[in-house]
Formats: sequence, C-alpha cells, structure tokens
Amino acid sequence: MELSWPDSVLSNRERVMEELIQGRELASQLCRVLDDHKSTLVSGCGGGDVGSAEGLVTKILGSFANTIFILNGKEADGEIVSGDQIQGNSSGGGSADSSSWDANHAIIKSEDFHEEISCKSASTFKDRRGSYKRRKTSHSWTRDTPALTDDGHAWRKYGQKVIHNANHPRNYFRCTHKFDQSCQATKHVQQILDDPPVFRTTYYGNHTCRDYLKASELILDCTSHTESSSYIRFGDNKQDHPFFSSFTSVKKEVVVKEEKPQPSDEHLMASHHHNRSSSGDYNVSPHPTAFKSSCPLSGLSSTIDPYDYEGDVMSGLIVGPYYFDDEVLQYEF
DNA sequence: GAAATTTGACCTAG
DNA sequence: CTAGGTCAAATTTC
Repeated sequence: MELSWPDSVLSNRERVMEELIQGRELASQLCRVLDDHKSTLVSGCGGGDVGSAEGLVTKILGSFANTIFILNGKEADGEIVSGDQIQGNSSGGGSADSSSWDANHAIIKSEDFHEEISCKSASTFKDRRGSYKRRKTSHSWTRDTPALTDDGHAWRKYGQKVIHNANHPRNYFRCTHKFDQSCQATKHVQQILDDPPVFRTTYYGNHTCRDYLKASELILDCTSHTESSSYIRFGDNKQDHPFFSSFTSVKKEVVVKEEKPQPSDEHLMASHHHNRSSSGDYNVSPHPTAFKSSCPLSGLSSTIDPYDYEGDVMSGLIVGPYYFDDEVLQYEF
C-alpha cells in the first residue's frame, strides 16, 4: 500500500548501476557515431551510420528502460493490482513483467522514422471528414499493461472503433495539445485480453508539447524524501525531449482525464477509474516514486524520435542527475 | 459556457 | 470491398 521501497529495490541497485553505466557507454558511442555521421554527410539522413546509430539508440533506451523497470518493478507490484504480472505480450513470451512494456526487451516497433506530416489542407472544408493519411509507416511502439495506465500526457479521445477479430473496441487518443502546440502524438488503446485484463497501448508519433514541464517541478518538490532512496530527477532539461516527456505526468487533470469512465466503452476505460488510479503509471504522486512501470516505455519509445532522429538524436540531451541514495549519476550526451 | 467524449460518417491502404 | 484511422457534429460533463 505504501510506497515504501523494499530492500529489494536497493538490492537491485547494482543492476541499475550497470544499466546506467552501460547506457552511458552506449550513449558515448552514439555520440561518436553521430558525430562522424554529421561530419561525413552533407545533409539529411540516409547514411549507413544511421543504422548503427539506431541500434545504439535502441540499446541505450533499453538500458534506461531496464533501469527504470527495475526500479519500478517493485513498486508497481505493491501498488498496482497485485499479482497482475500479465503474461503480457500476445507473442506469448511470458517473461514475467514484460507485459508492462516491451522495452524490457527493447521491443520497439519502429516501423519507420518518416513520420508523415499529413497535410490536411482538405480538412479546411467542413464536410471533409476523415481526410487524413492513414499511418502505415509512422513510428510506433506498443505496450501491454494490466490496467489502463496514465503515461503522463494529456490525451483526448477522438474515436473508437470496433476492430475485426477483437473482443473490445479500440480507442483512439490524440494529444490534447495537438492544436495549440502542434503535438502529433497519438495512441490507441485496446483491451486484448479479458481474464487477466490486458490493455495494449500503441503509441504513434512523439510528444512535442511541453505539457510535462511541471513534472520535474513536482519531482523536485519531492526530493526531500531522501528516505525513499531511489528516484530519478530530471534537471534543467526543459526541452521537449521525449525521454523526459514520458515523466511529465503529472498534471492531475491528465490523470483524471484519462481515467474518466467511458460508459460506451465496454469498461475499457472504466476498469481504470479513479479508485484505481494506482494503476496509472505516473499518476501524480507525492512520492518520488511517481515513476512507474510505464514511464520507461513511453520515454523509451519516444526517445526514438521520428523527428529528431535524422538530426541530433540526442544532441543536447542531458539526463539530469540520477540520484540513488546519495549518489548522483549524471548523464550527458 | 467551455472542454471532453461519443458516435456515425468519411477516407485510405491493402 | 473491408478494415482501420480520423473527423466533426452532437452530446455529456464539469
């Protein structure tokens, strides 16, 4: 019930450290790769180096993901629906916690980095509904969770569709700041299993909104919880780096919004109601442990930014100090 | 009254 | 043609 971090978390500290160190090393490599890439390429992407850079990014993300997952895993068990380690992936891998997010295995479906900029000029016509470009190549990643989780962003539902051969309808969400901040992030949420409820969330695009800025503030406010021993703080990086955007969470309205019951929704949403806000990954929490299992996923995935990828994947990325107990690991890329 | 959700229509890829 | 994704008017919620 309480968020007291068990000793097991501390026992995982070594693993966490390993992951972080590995991440840093990989990041360094990536920097070099990108550096070479930039210096050798006149412009644009399409070099062979990109491939290796991509691989590095994936590894790095996996590393961070693992780290956060390790940290979150214990907490999640304690707070989220107990014992709902879903066998998760429909792929049937069955790895214990993999369900919460594929990042553990760096399973990120990056089908393509060419995010389509749907020029919906036609949509200016009022009656022209659905004039859109079907996303077939956009960057996406999926995540399976035992309950509907809040990924920290403000989502607005814009559609629901019954999917063929699916028992539950698929819900479509877009970022609330789609228009005011041109944030093109969208996601689909669908319940794929009944008995142990499993919700599959597919994310498309990346958040470019800055709705998350308060996250660090909130977290910082919590830094007094030294006892909680482990938390991750993001420093001054107020850029909309995707990795951090996942931790933004945090606006209560966001949580409420997404957890709002949706009657017509086959309890898809209802199953994650206020009462179960705990199931949310990063609900606003006074605890530094506000980061939960889903954080990594979102952050991870979004790090592979279709927009940034060509250019500076991680340029300017400074992962603020990681505090583990009294230690601080600062990652700079 | 504003904002969010619902829901059927519209549109596109396969 | 079908299934999936999006739009936007209508409705609901706050």
